[in-house]
Amino acid sequence: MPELPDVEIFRQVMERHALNRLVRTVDVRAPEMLDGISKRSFEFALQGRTFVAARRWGKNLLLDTDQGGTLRAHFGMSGAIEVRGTGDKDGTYDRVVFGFADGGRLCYTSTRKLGTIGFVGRAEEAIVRLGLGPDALGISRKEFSDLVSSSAASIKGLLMDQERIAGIGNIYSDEILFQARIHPATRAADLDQAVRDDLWRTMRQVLQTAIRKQAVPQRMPLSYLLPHRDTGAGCPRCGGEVKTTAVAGRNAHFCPRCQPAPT
DNA sequence: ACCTATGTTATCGC
DNA sequence: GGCGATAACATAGG
Repeated sequence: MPELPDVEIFRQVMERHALNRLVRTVDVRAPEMLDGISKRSFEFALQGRTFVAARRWGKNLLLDTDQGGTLRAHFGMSGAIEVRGTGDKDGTYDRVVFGFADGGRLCYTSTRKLGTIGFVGRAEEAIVRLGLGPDALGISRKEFSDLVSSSAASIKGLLMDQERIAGIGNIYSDEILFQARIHPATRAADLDQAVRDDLWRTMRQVLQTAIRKQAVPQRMPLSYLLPHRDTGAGCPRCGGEVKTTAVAGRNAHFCPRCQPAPT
C-alpha cells in the first residue's frame, strides 16, 4: 500500500482525526519496529502529548507534538495508520497503539513488520538520517531534470531511489512511466530535456490523481495501469499484452508496444 | 510446497 | 562511487 499517495491519505486522515487529542497511553506491542529509541523512551516521549500537525516526506508520516519533537512512521510494504473508536476492537496487526484521553485510539499497523516508527527532536533529523531526497511533489522541474540527466541508473531505478527523490515505489514508478510512455529500463541520462520535462509533469499528475482518488486502485482512471495490474487485463491504451521484467531489483509492469525498449 | 508481494538495507561483483 | 542483482527481514495469499 504505502507509497507517497497512500501516505498522503494517512496524513489527511491524521489531520482530520488525530490532531489536538490528548494521548493518554502508548502501547508498543512490537518494539522491534522502533527506530533508534527504546520502548520506554518512546512511551515517555509521547504520553501526555497532543499532535499539532501532520506532515509527510516521501513515504514517511511526520506528526509534530505540542512539546516539540516529532513522531515519524514508515509503513514498509504492509503498514497503515488507523483511527479507532472506543467500541472498535484491536486489530491483529496493531503494532503501536496510542490511546486518546477521549477513548479513541490511533493504531500503527503492519502485517509484515517491515516498517519503522520513531521519535525525533526535529523532523529534519529523521530526514537527514534516512538520507531522503526531495519529496516527489516538492521537487522543481529544474531539479528533477538535473537529477535525471546526471544519473546512470535506469529511469525506474532512479524514480524509486529514495535518496534521490522520495516517495515513489514500484507501483507508482510503473504507472508514471506507463503514462509517460517510457520503457522502465531506459537509462535516465539518455532522456532528452523535452522528455524529462514531460516526465516531471506526468509524475506530478499521476501522484496528484492518485491522491484525489484516495490512493484506491479501483478509483483510478481506466487509462491507468494500476487498477488492472494483477488482473491479467491488456494494456488500457492499446489492448496489447502487459509484460513484466526485472528492473532495479523489482518487477516492472509495462506495455512493450506503448513503452518501446530503448535502442 | 513454492512463489510472489506497494520497502529498505547490507553485501557482492562489475 | 554508481549501479544492478540478491538475500534477508515477517507474513499472507495464490
